[in-house]
Amino acid sequence: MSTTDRQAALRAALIDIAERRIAEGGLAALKARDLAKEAGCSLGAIYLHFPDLDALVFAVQARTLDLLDAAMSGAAGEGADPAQRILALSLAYLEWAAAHRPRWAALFEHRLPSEAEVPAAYRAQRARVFRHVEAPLAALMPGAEREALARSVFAAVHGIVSLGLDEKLETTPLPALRAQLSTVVLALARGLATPG
Amino acid sequence: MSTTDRQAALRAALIDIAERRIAEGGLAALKARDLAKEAGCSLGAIYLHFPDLDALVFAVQARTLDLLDAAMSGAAGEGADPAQRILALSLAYLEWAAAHRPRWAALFEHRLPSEAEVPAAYRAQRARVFRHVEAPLAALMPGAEREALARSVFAAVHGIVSLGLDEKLETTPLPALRAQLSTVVLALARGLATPG
DNA sequence: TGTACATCAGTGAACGCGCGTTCACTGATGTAC
DNA sequence: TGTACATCAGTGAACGCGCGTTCACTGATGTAC
Repeated sequence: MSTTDRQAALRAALIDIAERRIAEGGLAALKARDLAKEAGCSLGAIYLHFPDLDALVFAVQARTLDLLDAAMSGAAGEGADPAQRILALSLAYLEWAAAHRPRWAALFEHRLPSEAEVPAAYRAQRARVFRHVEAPLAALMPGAEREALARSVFAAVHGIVSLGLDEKLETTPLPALRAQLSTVVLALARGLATPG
Repeated sequence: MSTTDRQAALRAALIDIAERRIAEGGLAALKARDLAKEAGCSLGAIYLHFPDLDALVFAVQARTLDLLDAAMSGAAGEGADPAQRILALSLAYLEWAAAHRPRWAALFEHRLPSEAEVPAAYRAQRARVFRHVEAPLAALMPGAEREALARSVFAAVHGIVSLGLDEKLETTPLPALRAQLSTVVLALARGLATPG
């Protein structure tokens, strides 16, 4: 194994470990010392590969966004009637969030005090992914304000998933949450199809 | 001013200052040193009135819950048709959240690592307030699962408000957010009124 | 092929900061006589 | 009313911890001759 290979391997290992830590305990669970310990390197070695810990965090967050994007793309579905497609997308979001709870929650956490410090590339990717996630929804929306409406529908789904999975308020069991989300989403779809 | 009065005044001042700090910058903005400085007392004095900073935080959070409760009670409205009442409640939540953004956000922040450390009294109050907030909604819901449904509808509203006011993703201007929330809530109400 | 040298990924110990919290002390307040 | 004493709210300086980050050094890897 050449020096260059070893370098690349350590860098990759650091990202993998950080990813797993965040996947298990959210952003707060990422500590430089733990990371170095698990990677079997010294603290200083981290800084040979990343300018600071935040850079590493954003590398992981970028992967999470990709994962979300992929999961939602698979659920866009075709053919079925609009309400069913909206429902499928909503449930896909719920399943993904439930399966990757801390990573998903991390997407909405603020580790940095100000949004201005968030790298532009990450910000752009985030906007792109959410636009992509909302796109199939937008295609199903009536009226001129398709995109804003799709965003709100997604936000509504996110809210139900978010409070439902938050162990702070009592966590709703997943099957019940599926049922409740379905009821609301189907009602919403019905309502959207009926002119007010 | 007697010693006892001075004591009570300092205690009250500490809560007021903490409240304002949290109201301005969220939970993260509360630091023992700042607090002491603004109150014009020493660091140690804080600990004569509260066992630790968390106790002070929970005192403030309790006030925030009271405030939310009061704001929502005023919006329950009567007489109007169900959809309008659901809408009124939703908009009231939006207005309150927008007006008290950091305090409102603090209600959903986790300062303590585990929910188990949250005082039972606060937990009970929180459950009570949210139940109270959801009650008028529940009264308007069809079917047997009124309460679960009301919780989901509230969660949907919360999601729209939450993502709409989050400056992380682009903040939606308040008038636009009002309009979008109204559209979705009215559609949802229509859909709930129409049997699936 | 072997040897002297340069490079540089990685080390480990320390730095420095912000933070909540503690504690020996003080001095004003209130009490007993 | 005045004096000696006890109480205890508040002081301020320090403690101790966890954290991200830095830096003088090392030793294995790769190169030049």
